[in-house]
Order: sequence, then structure tokens, then C-alpha cells
Amino acid sequence: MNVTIKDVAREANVSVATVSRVLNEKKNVSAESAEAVKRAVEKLGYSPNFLGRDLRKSETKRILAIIASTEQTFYNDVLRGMQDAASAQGYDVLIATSANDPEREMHLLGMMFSRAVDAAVLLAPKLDTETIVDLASRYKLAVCLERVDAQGLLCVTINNERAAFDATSYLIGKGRHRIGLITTKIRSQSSIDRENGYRKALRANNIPFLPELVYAGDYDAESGTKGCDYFLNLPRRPDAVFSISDTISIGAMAHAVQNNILIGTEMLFFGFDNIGYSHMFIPKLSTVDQSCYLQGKTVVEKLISNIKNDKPDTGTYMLPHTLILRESTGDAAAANRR
Amino acid sequence: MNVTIKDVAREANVSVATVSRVLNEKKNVSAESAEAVKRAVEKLGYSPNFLGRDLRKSETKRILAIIASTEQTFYNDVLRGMQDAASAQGYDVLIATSANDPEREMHLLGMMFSRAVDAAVLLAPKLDTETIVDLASRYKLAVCLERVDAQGLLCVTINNERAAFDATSYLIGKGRHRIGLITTKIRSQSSIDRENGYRKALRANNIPFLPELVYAGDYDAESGTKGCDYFLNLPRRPDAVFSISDTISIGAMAHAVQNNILIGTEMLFFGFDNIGYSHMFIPKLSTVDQSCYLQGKTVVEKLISNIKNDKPDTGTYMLPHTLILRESTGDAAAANRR
DNA sequence: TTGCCTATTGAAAACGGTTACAATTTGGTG
DNA sequence: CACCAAATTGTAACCGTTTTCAATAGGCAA
Repeated sequence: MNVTIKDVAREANVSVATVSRVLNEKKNVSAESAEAVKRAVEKLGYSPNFLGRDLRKSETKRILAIIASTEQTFYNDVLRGMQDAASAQGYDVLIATSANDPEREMHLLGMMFSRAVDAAVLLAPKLDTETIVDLASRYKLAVCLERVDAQGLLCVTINNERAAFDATSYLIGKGRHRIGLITTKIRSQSSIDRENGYRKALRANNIPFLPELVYAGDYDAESGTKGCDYFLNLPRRPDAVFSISDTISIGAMAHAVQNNILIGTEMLFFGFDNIGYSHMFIPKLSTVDQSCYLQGKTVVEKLISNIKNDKPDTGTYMLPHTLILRESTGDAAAANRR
Repeated sequence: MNVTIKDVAREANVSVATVSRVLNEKKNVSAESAEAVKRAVEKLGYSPNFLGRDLRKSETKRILAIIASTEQTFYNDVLRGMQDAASAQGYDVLIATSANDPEREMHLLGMMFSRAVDAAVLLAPKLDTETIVDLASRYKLAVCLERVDAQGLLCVTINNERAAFDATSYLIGKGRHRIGLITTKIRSQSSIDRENGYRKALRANNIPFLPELVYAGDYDAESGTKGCDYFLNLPRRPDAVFSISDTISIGAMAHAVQNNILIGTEMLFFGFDNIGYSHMFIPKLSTVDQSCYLQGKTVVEKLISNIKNDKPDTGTYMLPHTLILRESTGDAAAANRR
């Protein structure tokens, strides 16, 4: 059934070495041999077994991207950036989902330990920092979209604290002093950083931090709905809501709309991530754009360079972010910006 | 640097065969040897090279899922179903994106030809039917979410024509006779089937099919916006719009809202896919649920069974679909159904 | 003709595991 | 004590490539 390089060699009346040379476009092979090999390959429908090749070369030209799930649409741009950077150097990106389970994340990293891929990128690490840093010292491992609070690890992200600071400051600049925060119970570094940015912005403007204005849920829209509901039932409602993700924010806005809250005047909403749906939802959501495509592209470029050079770059790179102002903060004029 | 099974064998004072046996939990190995091997593995931080193992065993226990991009959120449930079914039998699912490019799809299938994965599932095939059927005869290949109009290919999907028929019929049952259709220029089988379902429903109710009520765009929300704009500028507007995907429908509804159209009364909207955002958008979108999780689970179960049995099941399986009725068709009462 | 350089080729050794088979040890039994 | 079966172990072949190295052939100058 399976046709191997030996079969091709026999069919073409040459040695396996010659077949291999033709297939890998090495020089030092006569035109006749090359022709004969190509004919044989064609005739037998041969395609080389990468397991043999990879074993011999000790490289697979494959990079594993580990994400939580494909639910978060903003992964898409990151992955596109990764794939583009990878393709440019003959690599492929494979994606696997961890479902936020550290054990499964470790299992997937096993593909890297066992050389089924050359390197891996964690896009939403759930393993503890210690473990990640340890692994990064022994394997080609990088983190993207999340900051890891440690040295010795290639890490591409944005300055989440600064971005949240900017978003909150913008709301304050609009005269809002009672700003609700919807965050997540899961303590990812980005959530923590965004919370800290929110607090710092309050402090910088001498606005007291009120614990009752913080709601913590999951990463989904439903949590936004619940958070909004919680805020609306407060004795004194907030006049603006900053959520650590667009998905949450959309859920929150949906609930506000149903309760006839005037979004953009009565209550402002600010999201995070600039997902595609953020400007489809009416009113359009103001949000923070983290340059996802660029992050993905950057992390893979540096990772591949690490694979090749093996004096690894273990820096942390913070790429720029942008505030996108739309209707939910009363900036309808800019609504057609994406 | 790289520690191999030989190093472990030396460290544990046994042969490589014994190490292998311990690692694979074979019987016929004494407790002392097992213990020694485990200590050595621990001490050296050994993890087996799968390339060697896979080459020898000619199997990788990995299945490749090829999707267009991670943009479409409804892939998430399919992939979850696939992963669950795979995990249950010790397999892993790897995801790769084709960006709707047939050449890239072929390149990715190369991982199957070259045995880097045991099997592959196409979730949005862009290759022509002929090619797919040919490949399926030689490799473990299946198609999911899309019907392939041919024999000899494992295929798990829903009856898209029937589902579109049901959705359109529902709109007709609501007294609508001027129903717009937003479809895609890309001629995927599901788009074709859904269009046919729309037409059949019209015919079954003696409603003439009007080409001017059909708008074809891309798969994104922006196309929905454009389609809706086109409809609103028609001399006679449609009184309902059926879109072949929720994303399109959401874009369409957003545009309608901005033009002060009363959704649910003045104009009804019906989507397809039941994505998470479909019930976050206000008004909530009526849509067709294709049991994504089940589709994913089913296709992988059958595919693994094909890997093992090699008298392959090449049937086409149509799983059930469900109409989800929400506000966009004036069914607010059912709005809290998901 | 001889000698030397270059281009082409093939044999065989890796790569890191698994496993068939043979060899050795162990234990029990007559 | 001799013998046999069962349990444990090691040797070596094998999976399908790539690549080193040596061998061969061909061309050209002396």
C-alpha cells in the first residue's frame, strides 16, 4: 500500500540517495536521473513520509499555538499573523485548544517535548509562571497576548495596564466619576493588569476606588449581562462601565438596552479587544485595539529566530495599543472607524 | 542536550527494550527494573521522541481539522465535539487554517499524505469534489459541516436544504411573501443547499422567485450590512430577510436598526448557525441550530473507526437541525431560549 | 597515454524509538 | 538433582528518510 522512497528508487533505477537529492532539489544530480525520478514519483503517487524525514533532520517545521478555544474571535488575527510569519519561512502553525485546563495545556506541550513540533506559543497560559519559565529554558516556548511576570521568557503582548489606564482616563475625561468595572474571576495576568490600569486611572484623578463597582464573572457575554444587571440594581448606578473584554461588554450593553438605558449619554461603555462584532452591535462599542495581527507575526518571527540561533531572545515586547472611539462613549462621529 | 532512550537505559542499567516496555506499560517487566527506569527518566528529564515512535508504529494518534479561519465562532462547538471524541480514544485534534485557499488546503492535507497525522477532516472544503473523493479513497479523510455531492466519502452534516426550507417556510407562515435572501458569492455546497431550500419553500407556497430579492456577498457581517442596504433601497422592500449565516444576519440587522426599521414586525430576520452572539444582539436573532457539537463528535468517532477497521464507512450522515425562534421574527416570548 | 579534477552516484550509517526473537534467569516439579 | 515452563531480559532488525563518504565515470591538459 504505502509507497516508499525505495520503491521510487527501484522504479527509477537509481539509489534512494539520488531520489532524496532530487526531492530536496539538491544540485549534483544529472538531468536524466532527475527526470527518471520525477516520472517514478508521478507514476507511483509517492509522497515522502515526514516522520522519517523529521526524525533524521530533527526538525518538523511546525509550530504549535495553544489557545483556550476558538470561541474568542480575536484570536483569529493573532493566528493569521502567526501563520503569515511562519509561512514566510516555510513553517506551519498548528492550533490546539486547552479549554483553560492546565493539565490539557501540559499534555499539548508534550508535542513539543516529544519533538512532534519544533516550538510552541501559549496564547492564554493557564500553567503557573514557574512551570512556564522552567519549560522555556529547555524548549522553544513563547507567550503571546499575555504578560508573564518573570525573566527568561520570550513574550509578546501589549501594555495592558497602560491600555486600561488610557480607556478609564478617557471615560473620566468625559466627566464620569463613577465607573464600573467588569472583570473575570479567572486571574489571568491581562485581567490583573487591566484592573490595575483602571485603579491607577482613578487614583491619578483622585477618584476613590469603590469595591462595589467591581463585578467579576467569566469571559463570556452572559457575565456582562449579569454584571450590568448587578450595576443597575445598585443604590447608585455607575455612569460608565469598563469591561476587560468586548464580549463581556456586548453582553452588558445588551442588558442595558433592554432596560432602556441610553448608551452613550446616560451610561458609557468601554470594551477591550476590538473584536469584529464590536462595531456590528448597535450601539457600536468603543474599545481598545491590541494589534493582534502584529503580535502574532512578531512572536513567530522571534520564535523562529530563536529556533535557528539558539542564543534565545527572552525579552518581553509590548506592542502599541489604540483606543477606538465609537457610539458607546458618545463618539458617534468616529463610528465608521474600525 | 537531547536525552534519548539509550541514555535512560544506561542510567538505569537495563536495555533500551526494557525502558521501552516500562514506558509503554507492557507486562513482563520486573518491579525493580520498572522502578529503576522510572528513576532514570525522572533524573534525566527524559521524554520520548514521538518521531521515532510514530515512524516505527506508523501512527501518530493525531487528527487534523482544517477550517477556513477561527473567525467563525460556530466552529468552536464542532471542534469541541471533535476533541472530546478524539480524547476518548487517545487521539488529539490539531487545527489548521486554510484561509479559503484551495492550494493551502492541499498543502495542509500534505500532513496527512506524509503521515504527520493519521487522518484529516475538512470543515469547509474549497477543493473540488473530484479531488476530495479521490483523496478520500486513498487516505482517511472526512468532511464535516458541508455536504459533498458524491459517493465514497465519509461526510457528516445537516440537511441544509431542508433547514433553509423550514426557516423560509416559517417566515411565510408569518404572512411574509416578499422574502429577501442574503447568500454568498463563494459557492459552498451549504450555500447552494440553503438557497435551494429557500426557493423550494417559495415554490411550495406558490410565491414567485424574484432574482432582485437575492443579494450575494461574503461570509462577514459587512456583507449583511450591504445586503440590507440594497434591500432598503429597492422600490419595493422585502418584508423579511433570510441570511445563510448569523454573522451576515447580524450585519443586516445592525443596518436595519440604524435606519429605524422595526425588526420583528416591519421586517423579520432569520439567520443560520445559532452562534453565541445571535442572542446577544438586540433584537435577538431567530436562527437555525445545526447541532455542531454532535457533528464534530460524530465525524471523529466514525473517522477513528475507519482508521481502525479499514473497511471504511463512506456514508453521508445528516444530523438533525432546530429552528430557534427569537425577537427578530417577532417571537419575543421565546427569547430566553438559547 | 597518463594524471588530475570535477560531477555524479550508491552503500551504509545515522535519527530514536518498538518489537520479534532468542537468551537467560527463575521457580516449581518429579 | 535434573528438567521444563514461565518470566524477564537483551540483541538486533526495522520504520523511511537524509547525508557522509568513498567510488566511479567523464573531461581535459600535459
